[in-house]
Amino acid sequence: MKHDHEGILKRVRYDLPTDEVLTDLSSLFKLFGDTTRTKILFSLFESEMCVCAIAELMGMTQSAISHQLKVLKDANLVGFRREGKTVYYFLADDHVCKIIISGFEHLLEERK
Amino acid sequence: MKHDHEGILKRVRYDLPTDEVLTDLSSLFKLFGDTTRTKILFSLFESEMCVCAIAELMGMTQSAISHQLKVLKDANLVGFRREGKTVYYFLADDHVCKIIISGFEHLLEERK
DNA sequence: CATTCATATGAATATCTGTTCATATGATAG
DNA sequence: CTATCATATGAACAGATATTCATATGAATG
Repeated sequence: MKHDHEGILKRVRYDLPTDEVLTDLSSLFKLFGDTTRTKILFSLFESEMCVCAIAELMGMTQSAISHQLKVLKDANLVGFRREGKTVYYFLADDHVCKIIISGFEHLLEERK
Repeated sequence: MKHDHEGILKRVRYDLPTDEVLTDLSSLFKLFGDTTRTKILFSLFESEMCVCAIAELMGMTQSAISHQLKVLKDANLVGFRREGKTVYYFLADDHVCKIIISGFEHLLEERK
């Protein structure tokens, strides 16, 4: 690191969010960084669903889905309501949609 | 999976993107799902930078940064230009910004 | 052309992550 | 209260991922 770039560093450091914010941000994106979770979120985009419906839709174990729903729930990306034995999950708010859509638009752009 | 939900499944299946698209989408988000990469992208948001400046900024090895830049480069999130011995990296397009910002807005909302 | 600087890359390692399996919880029906 | 259905959860395992270390490449300089 012999050549100088203190000027730039100073400016960038000034504008850079805190490590805490950056960590939170990447933790958020990490949630979308798994096909199973993305697919779950996309499904809920359309309609609330019970755990076993999601499992059937995705051709996966109820357990696997349940684990992932826990992850999404802990991050407040989904909510749920109980109806008898069945638990229905739904998208918590439409920021989720916006984030996914912003990624989607990038993909579409890439493919032009 | 004893109770019925074929109606919902049919509808959701119809609207769900293909597995290929879902995989691409989560691969994209996975790129933002790491603090080091998010921080790099944020830095470049402000200004193009050479590898060793980024390394210094982040208090990390040149090698570690270089590996991550390769990941971002392979995904076309960053571009680079060479100037003598130095290589400058910059954001490839502003979809990157939009994606990060959409995540950012979610965080801000969460903290209200 | 030998040396130095800036960056890239391959292999190894340690950590993290997602799924599976077995089992637990919690609700309803009989 | 027992059986069954729907879901949750803990432990274990396999695969993915990020960093480190050593080394390679490639450009400029004398």
